[in-house]
Amino acid sequence: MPGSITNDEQSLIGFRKALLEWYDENGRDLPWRNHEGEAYRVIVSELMLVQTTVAAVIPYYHRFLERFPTVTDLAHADEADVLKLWEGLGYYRRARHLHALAKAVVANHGGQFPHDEADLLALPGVGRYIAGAVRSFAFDLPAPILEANTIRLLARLIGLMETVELGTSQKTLWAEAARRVDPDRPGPFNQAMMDLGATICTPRQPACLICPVNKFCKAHLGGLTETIPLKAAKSPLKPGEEVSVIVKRPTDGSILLLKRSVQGLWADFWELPTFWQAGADPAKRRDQGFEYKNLDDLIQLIEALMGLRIKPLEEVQAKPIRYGVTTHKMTLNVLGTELISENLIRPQGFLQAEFVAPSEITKRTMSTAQRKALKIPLKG
DNA sequence: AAGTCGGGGAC
DNA sequence: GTCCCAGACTT
Repeated sequence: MPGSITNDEQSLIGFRKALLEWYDENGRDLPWRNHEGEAYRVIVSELMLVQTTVAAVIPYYHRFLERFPTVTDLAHADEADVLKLWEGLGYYRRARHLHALAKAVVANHGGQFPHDEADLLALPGVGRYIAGAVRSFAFDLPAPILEANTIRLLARLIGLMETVELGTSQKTLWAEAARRVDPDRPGPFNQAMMDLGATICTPRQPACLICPVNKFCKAHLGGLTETIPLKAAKSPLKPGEEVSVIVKRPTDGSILLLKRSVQGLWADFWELPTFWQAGADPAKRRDQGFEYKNLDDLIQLIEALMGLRIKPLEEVQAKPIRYGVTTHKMTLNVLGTELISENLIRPQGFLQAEFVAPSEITKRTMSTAQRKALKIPLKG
């Protein structure tokens, strides 16, 4: 019968209408929105927002756009200047990706962002989500997105009873995202899904009573909003197998830091001299480094590598601090020493070795984990 | 499929 | 303290 629609289609139309009406009244006003066709702004914000909260990104976004207003400006920038604007935001690989991406857009696409999904996916740092974000937000194309907010929202809407990390779940959720996109307003629809997830369909205690789509939500109707989305079990915390050393110069209170190489983890950052226990599981060793057998061996190693004479002050902390990021498997022990004399040399594999005054150490200087180990408050 | 990559904010 | 955040990439 021509013109007839099924109940599913009718329900879908009602869902889109309720969501978009809510969004038009209650959507977040974010600085990278409402700039029609400016894919560059979308890309900058999306790269900054990877596993990073909106509130943390906003000041960085403004500084970045002010310094590099267009993709061409960014393409012609020095990488050091790009990284400088990223300092403190974390995941520094994203900054290098964004810089390389700008160069590719200028070199391969004449400075205009491609609309084609495959072309976008070929750009560094762009995966399925960001490609969909650019296509829907900047070009208003009916492309699906799937990210933290919409994973939670969609999982609750459909009553997904599998852990969301599973490949089968991901496939289901992507299909659901694609099926639901409003063909007339894909960009606003996708942003509405994210805003609803961020402000109403929150991880804990979602505000279902004021949710515009609660009558479409299987989790809400089934009393399952606290159990969906199901999460995979976390891997346990393992004991630390690395030790960092605080060598403080008594004359001025400055602390020995090493500047890491320009590649790999913490590239170009300063850190405390860090050593691995001999026999530590190689799989847990995140990078190369110095290896020691016991405390006496460690002291001799430090003296030989760094040109110091030192005396250990305190044993490795009984309760190591947490170290590492997402997996949280590593811990960092800290050893204090007394400096007897110095003829400082740069150890192999490091760019520099210096005694640095605590007042000079900021989040731009070294990682938060090590700064906390030093008990150095941040001055600004 | 699992591991890697940082840091801050909410609770 | 724990949990979570506009994911992408490598192995």
